[in-house]
Amino acid sequence: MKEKIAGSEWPVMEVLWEAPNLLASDVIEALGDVDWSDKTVKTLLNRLVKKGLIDYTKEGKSYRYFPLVERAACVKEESKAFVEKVFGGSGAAFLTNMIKNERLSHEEIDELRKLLDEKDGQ
Amino acid sequence: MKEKIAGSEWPVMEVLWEAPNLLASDVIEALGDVDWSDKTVKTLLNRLVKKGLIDYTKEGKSYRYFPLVERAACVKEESKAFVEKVFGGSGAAFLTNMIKNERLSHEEIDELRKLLDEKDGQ
DNA sequence: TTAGTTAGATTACAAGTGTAATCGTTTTCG
DNA sequence: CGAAAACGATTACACTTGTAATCTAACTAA
Repeated sequence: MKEKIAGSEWPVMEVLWEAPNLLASDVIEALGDVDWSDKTVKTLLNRLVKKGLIDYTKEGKSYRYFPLVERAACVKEESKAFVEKVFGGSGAAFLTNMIKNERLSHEEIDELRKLLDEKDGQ
Repeated sequence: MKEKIAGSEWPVMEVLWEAPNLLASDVIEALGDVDWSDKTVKTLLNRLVKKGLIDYTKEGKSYRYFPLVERAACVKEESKAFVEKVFGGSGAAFLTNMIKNERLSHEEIDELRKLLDEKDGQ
């Protein structure tokens, strides 16, 4: 079982999922809006490597980082843990709650309905 | 803004939401399946009091604990933080993903469809 | 060649968490 | 009465996380 992605590690993973094989400096740049010290980003990269969630290839004196785990899988795991914690594992209960609380546009609602239809057909 | 409910504190909150005004011993009993030391449960109760998430009334030498925050509100907050972290804040993206991944029964799907219809009507 | 820059490695450090154990006091059972 | 039980209060303690700073080796520009 892979280790968990910590809160502040998520944005870093997102960057690498979006564009694998970045130098630390690229990652730092891509995270410009997050307003962290470059040191912080490097710490996070290190931790992710230690956790076995990303790895790198050497390029001269620097590294190119890439993810070792798929976003979809991580999202799934996180979602599961979350639903487990807050809804006792009932995905349906969770969906119900979300739908009730979320602000959704007509289009979004339509999309979701379609998804449900497809699912029902299976 | 209230403080965050930590992972191991959730089950305790659940118990108190389910049945407010329990003695520590009741909470411990209700958490039988979790297999924690009674000391652990007491620690969690203390922390929740300190966080202002629960309070108690004295009864002889013991306390009766009750929640100060509503489950619905906490669930909402947690959900929001979660969607923020994993889906960049897009509730729709999250719902899409969940529906795709969850195993849902016909009935559940039907329920959700109804919910969407209602929502659309608003 | 030497000082500044740059990359990664190592170290820092407090707050939060998971998971209890110990202490002190009161109550109760024998 | 005296020991055990039951409560809450206090203390423990390692691990994770957020958020860097410092160290060291290499490279680069003057």
